[in-house]
Amino acid sequence: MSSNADSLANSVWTRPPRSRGGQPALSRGQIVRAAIELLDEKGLDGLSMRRLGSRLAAGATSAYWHVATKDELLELALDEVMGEIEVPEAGAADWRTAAAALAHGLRAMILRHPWVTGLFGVRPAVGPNAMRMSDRVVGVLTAAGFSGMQVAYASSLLMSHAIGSATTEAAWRRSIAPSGKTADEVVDEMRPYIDELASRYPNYGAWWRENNAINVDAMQDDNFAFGVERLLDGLQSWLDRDAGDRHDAGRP
Amino acid sequence: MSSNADSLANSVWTRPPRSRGGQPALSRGQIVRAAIELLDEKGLDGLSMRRLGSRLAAGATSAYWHVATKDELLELALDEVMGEIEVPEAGAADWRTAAAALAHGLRAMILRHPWVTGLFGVRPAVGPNAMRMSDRVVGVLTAAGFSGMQVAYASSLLMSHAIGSATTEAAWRRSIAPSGKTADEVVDEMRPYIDELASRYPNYGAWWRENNAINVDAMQDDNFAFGVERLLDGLQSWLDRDAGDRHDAGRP
DNA sequence: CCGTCGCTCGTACAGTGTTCGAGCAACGCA
DNA sequence: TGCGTTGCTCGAACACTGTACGAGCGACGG
Repeated sequence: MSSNADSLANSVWTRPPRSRGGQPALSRGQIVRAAIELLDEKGLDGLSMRRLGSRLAAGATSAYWHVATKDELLELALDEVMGEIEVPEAGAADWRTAAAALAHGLRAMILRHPWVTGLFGVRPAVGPNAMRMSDRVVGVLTAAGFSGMQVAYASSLLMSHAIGSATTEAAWRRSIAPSGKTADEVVDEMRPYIDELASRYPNYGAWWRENNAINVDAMQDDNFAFGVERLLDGLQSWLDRDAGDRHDAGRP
Repeated sequence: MSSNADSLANSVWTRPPRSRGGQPALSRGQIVRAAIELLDEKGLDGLSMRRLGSRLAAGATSAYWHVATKDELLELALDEVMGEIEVPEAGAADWRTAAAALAHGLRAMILRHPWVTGLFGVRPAVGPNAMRMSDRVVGVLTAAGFSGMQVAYASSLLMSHAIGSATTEAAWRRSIAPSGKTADEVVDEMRPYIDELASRYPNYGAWWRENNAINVDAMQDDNFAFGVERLLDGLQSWLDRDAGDRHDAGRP
């Protein structure tokens, strides 16, 4: 819930972790780490406060002293994994490779922790690690020559692509995971069904008849890389084209 | 649960006239529609099977005869709202405006039904309406000159941007919704907190000092539109550049 | 020695998704 | 006409969820 009016100003991030004197058998960091383990193993639905308690060899509700609510715990977990993403500092590499590194890093993190896809749409990611990442990106893009709102727009474009793409990918992986088969095996088994679909959707059908020999896993990587390159091309050409009159741009 | 996806396409979407046996006070379409209403009003957590039952003036578990599980109901709801997106047919407009229409339509749908952001990452959207949309996009992009895997990559790029962008946007809106204030009011109230943040993150801080007079709502629209244009520029230049040797492309 | 503080945890409550089976209305067939 | 079958609804029950509350415990300052 936490529906405080000043939602951002008094969220988890402004409140220091509680722990002082006694013998804190539990700490906030420890709880968050255990929660991430559970989430990685069993997904978003697999995390319950009771389960978390027993994994920590603690009572079912002990975590509630360190963390106000389960949502808040998820927010902390999200920011924690956000910290795994590395973005080069502004001057360390040319901006295209730095931006590409951000996109690929963000995607890789999401695929490592697929449960974050269920969190991105709920509360904005504004924890310290997310902020650190934003800061780096702003630095890189400013150094590249973007200015004003275009800095924000370009950074949002990069992250949106990574989030959207990896979300779709995660959904696909999750749907084949319980079968225990590889992606290619699953596609092979689905061929009759896909053929039937292709017969009902003309454009898709025509495409499928010429492109049904695919290596699914390699395709996912290529797909993402292709998107990143096109997107960087688009940003690059914007940079080249309007090098002079960028002041009132943004509303074409 | 592999859920036979032809279920919706068949007879359930038939109108009130009659289905078969007794007096079916409930139908699948009716259930899905009521679920969407509830989801729009109260969000993903606001939908419970009991609440759905009572909104339909039916028993708490009556829906379970028409729908195997709550997840399946959500899948149906997702595909239903997917049907709201319009994509022009292949020849109806030049490909850039058609592609832009898809992206904007998808974003608008997500902002109208923000709960879908919690669904995209869970199961792939492969219902009939999603397929119809994919089919249109494939048609548009093929006519534009893309071929082979690039058709799939380009379409995925468009949709990823819309999904990622709207997901982030939906999160932001949700975080300010309970306060009842406008986005700009919230930003104004958050200014001290943001200033404090800006002092701790150098690049972001420098940017913020020059760009703190923003109209948040207009910015969201511009942000998305900017991304779509950059992305289409990138695709366009790929189209122009490799007009001849596109056969083995995709792995640069 | 006592009080207080930091912290844990058992219990309880309202709510969840889903299963099961009893029950009812209408139909096809005898 | 009667009967069995089928399509559908729904109340009760089960195992589980997030969270509030308060009793209790160990360590510390006075």
